[in-house]
Amino acid sequence: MSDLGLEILLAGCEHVYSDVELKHKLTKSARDSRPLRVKLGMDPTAPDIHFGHSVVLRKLRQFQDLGHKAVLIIGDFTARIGDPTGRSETRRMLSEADIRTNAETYLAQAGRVLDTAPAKFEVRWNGEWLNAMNFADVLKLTGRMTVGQLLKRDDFRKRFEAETPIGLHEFLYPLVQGWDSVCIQADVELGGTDQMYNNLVGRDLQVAVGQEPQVVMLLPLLRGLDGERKMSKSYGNHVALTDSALDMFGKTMSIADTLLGEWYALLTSLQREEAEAAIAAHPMEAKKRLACLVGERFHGEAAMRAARAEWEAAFGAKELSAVDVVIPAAELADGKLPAWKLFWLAHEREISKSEARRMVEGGALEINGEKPSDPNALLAVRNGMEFRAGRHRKGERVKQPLIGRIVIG
RNA sequence: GGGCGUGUGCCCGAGUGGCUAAAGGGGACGGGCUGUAAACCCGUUGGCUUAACGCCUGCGUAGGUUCGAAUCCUACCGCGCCCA
Repeated sequence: MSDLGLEILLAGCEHVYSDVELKHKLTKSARDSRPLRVKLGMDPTAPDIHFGHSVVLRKLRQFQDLGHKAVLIIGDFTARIGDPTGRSETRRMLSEADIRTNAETYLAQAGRVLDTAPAKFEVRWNGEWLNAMNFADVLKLTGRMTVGQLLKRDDFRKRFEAETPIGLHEFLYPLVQGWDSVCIQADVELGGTDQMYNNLVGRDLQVAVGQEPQVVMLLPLLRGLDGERKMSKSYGNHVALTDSALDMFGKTMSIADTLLGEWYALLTSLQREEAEAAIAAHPMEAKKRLACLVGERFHGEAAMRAARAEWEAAFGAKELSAVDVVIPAAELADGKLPAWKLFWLAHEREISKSEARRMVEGGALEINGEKPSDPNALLAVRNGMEFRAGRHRKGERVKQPLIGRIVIG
């Protein structure tokens, strides 16, 4: 390979600082047979990682496949500060126990995308060097940056101008994060475009201590199921790496059409022209294909084919599998019970009784081909009867009619 | 340390003594339509119950004034601004 993988590595990146430096590092790496150390930092602030993270993880995997070393930084220390990126307000601090359990699941999930062979994979917790710093060390570090430089950063500046509070600890975050790069001697750092500022600080700090600066490669942020905001657990618009094959397929099917091109580009290795042609030809087919492709890495091709078949059977034919709804015999009078109660039981009593009434009034209950709009209507029920009770509430944005089958118990 | 503001339901935001479970918007939810997409239309959006124009909870927290408070008073807390 004459370009040492440069083309593959640059593909899909939003910005690279800089490609010339990357080329140089690749050349030197090949010459000296020294793998590049490619840093990816993850703050274990939430228990799941999702497709959004996998965009960057895929890029990291490409480096590994070219013989380089992935250095995954678990930000156990920085998670306690909280990355202020994109936040309009101060983020709460997490407890150490939370951070630890989150980190464990992160590692397990990242391993689904990355090559975890020891020669190509290194995990470091940044508490390792950050906990060891004393106050003098901290002051020395902070002395390397000015308030003005920090305020150049968009979100800080906006918050400052909007007069919303900025914790001093948040101000320090970019420095701390950048210090990681110094400590592990990163050759390359990957991140989402929202990490531009943080990652570039790493370059500055490396130069300040006499290291060759890392190349910063920024990947576009994947937008979530809503087609608006970046994919994030806290927005509830994510597909988790731990989701079942059927969930991955189903959730992907629920994305907006406008997102198709973006998802193809960021989550699959299909050529752009081919993806665009498929989308133009038949959006739904293209989406089904996408839904299979994105899940294959985690569940395998066969499982995704099965998921597709199951999905098509369920939604294509409009025949949904029914859920057993147990009705305690004590609730029945003369074999009847009020409409709202049936609805309420179907939703496992997780909605309020008032809400169940409202839903019935809104026509969400369908039984015997009728839609009783009176919540108090008494319905005669018997074992095995099927009815529809609005939609499943669980499973994020995946709207699915809830079909219940009565079981008197 | 001093002065002045501000704090409303999931979010934003009206509301300065009774007609306010609280305008309006967003979001969310339910229905229609559909490709579990988008767009659009309708409805709902604190809880409980004997379902009743019944009860409880509710406008930062705790008290107080009043027949009656989100609305007035006091203290406290959070946030912000100005002065030192």
